[in-house]
Amino acid sequence: MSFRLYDEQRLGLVEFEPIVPGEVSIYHCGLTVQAAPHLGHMRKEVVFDVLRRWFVASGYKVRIVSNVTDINDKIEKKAAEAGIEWFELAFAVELELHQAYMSLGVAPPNYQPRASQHITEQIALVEQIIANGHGYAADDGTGDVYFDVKSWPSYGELTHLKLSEMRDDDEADSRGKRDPRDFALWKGRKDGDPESATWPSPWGPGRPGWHLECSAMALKYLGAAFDIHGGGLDLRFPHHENELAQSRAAGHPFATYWMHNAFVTTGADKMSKSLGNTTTVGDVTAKYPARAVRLFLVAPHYRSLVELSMGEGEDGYDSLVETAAQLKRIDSFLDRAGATGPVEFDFADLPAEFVAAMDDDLGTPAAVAAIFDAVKAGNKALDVQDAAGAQVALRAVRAMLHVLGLDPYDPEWQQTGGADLEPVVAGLVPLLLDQRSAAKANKDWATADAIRDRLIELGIKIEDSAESTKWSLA
RNA sequence: GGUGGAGUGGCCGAGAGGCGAGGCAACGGCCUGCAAAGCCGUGUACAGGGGUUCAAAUCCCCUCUCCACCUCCA
Repeated sequence: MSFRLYDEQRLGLVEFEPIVPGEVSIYHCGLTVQAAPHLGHMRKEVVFDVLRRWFVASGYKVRIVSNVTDINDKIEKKAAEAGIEWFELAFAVELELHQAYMSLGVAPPNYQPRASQHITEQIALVEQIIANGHGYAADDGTGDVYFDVKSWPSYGELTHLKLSEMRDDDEADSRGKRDPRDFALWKGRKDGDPESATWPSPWGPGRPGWHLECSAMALKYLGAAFDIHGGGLDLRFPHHENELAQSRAAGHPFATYWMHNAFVTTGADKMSKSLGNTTTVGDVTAKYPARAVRLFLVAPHYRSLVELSMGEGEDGYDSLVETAAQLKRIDSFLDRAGATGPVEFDFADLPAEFVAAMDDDLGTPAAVAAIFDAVKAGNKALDVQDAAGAQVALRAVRAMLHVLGLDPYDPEWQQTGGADLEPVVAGLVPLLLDQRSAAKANKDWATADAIRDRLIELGIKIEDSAESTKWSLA
């Protein structure tokens, strides 16, 4: 295959060439575990999950590492307010993140390192940067260590910002920095920092800087050079710029490609905790099928904004109502074509348009369109009793759904619990449908319709055809 | 001030010089006892103003509006 992706550094589409043929290594910046993940966070997870699935489908061996940032002032502050330890809050949120993965059919990364457990590596990285002449310990007694931005001429190479043109606020707290834009590699202990979040270092007790954490963990688990570094658009600067600078300054090639996903917006504003316009996964999956939520995040291109539009009605989100309708169209074809149980994925079942779309920088919009094309073709085949044609379409649809993580029969969507009621329902519904058939035979439409209406009310979908009546749980 | 983006039909959302992505909604038709589902058909949209071209939503110029980042942020 030839996969092309938009590289944020080169600002254009480039051919993907892995460092090791047949293998892909990906790092994407994970959550600062201070509060429940919202839909914006999950968009990133879903995007990289789809990327992973596409690479796997294409025959690559994939390794994805995504960190958890658990050393952070906000975490400590919130934990203190709640009367618990910072690590308790961090862990609780980490568990919520995993819950969110599960509910949206996202496979967790292959490894998820925590910043707090990689202090040794981070100190070693700082030492290397200092040894190479690009970092220095502040001489103001704070114990801070900074990256010397001016010593690194290519600083700004990722985001094309020039030091001279960056807004430098005059309040530039000097804090022992040589240049206001120098950023912290290591932070000396401050009053109020918990003992349990303080580590000894050659520069005195303290903690690592945020940017450094990701570099250290990416380098440790993916090696000095790896393929793709990803994250949300808001991390481009300063986080990724700094990561790149410090990693290269330490002597490592670091990532070849940089990918950033765009935001989920509400009312055109970026969803974020600071704006307080956050919608959590739980908020939304309580009202809409989780697969519809996933489709909502998958269908637009990852570099476009997705607007979570609010409806007027009590339903909440127009955009999700619509996505749920789209999914219903796909599912009802699956149903009609007689899909049952999981099916083994075969790349050959994927239509060429789908493959081309995915290879073109993860073109999910065109990929989803290909699904609807196949659904239509399958429905047509069904209408004319072309069983073979319908099966071809069914295989295509399911293969495509599988790649996007949306096949309802794949294990990640198999519900647990409530299973013991299924046989009861499966017995009762036909009983009622028999009565309805009898009424229909007598042209007693009133009774027939009453039974149908009642079943629909209970969430059971009824479809009459010439010879039989099909039902399913809506 | 710098950097990177966006403005598309009733709505969501692609595309990126020439044949109207796809979906939702709406309307008409077929099918059906009626529905549902499905199928067929119906829309001349690309912020505004200039220009280039046989041809522009797509290229060039100008204008307007919006967003993100430059501070913790997916």
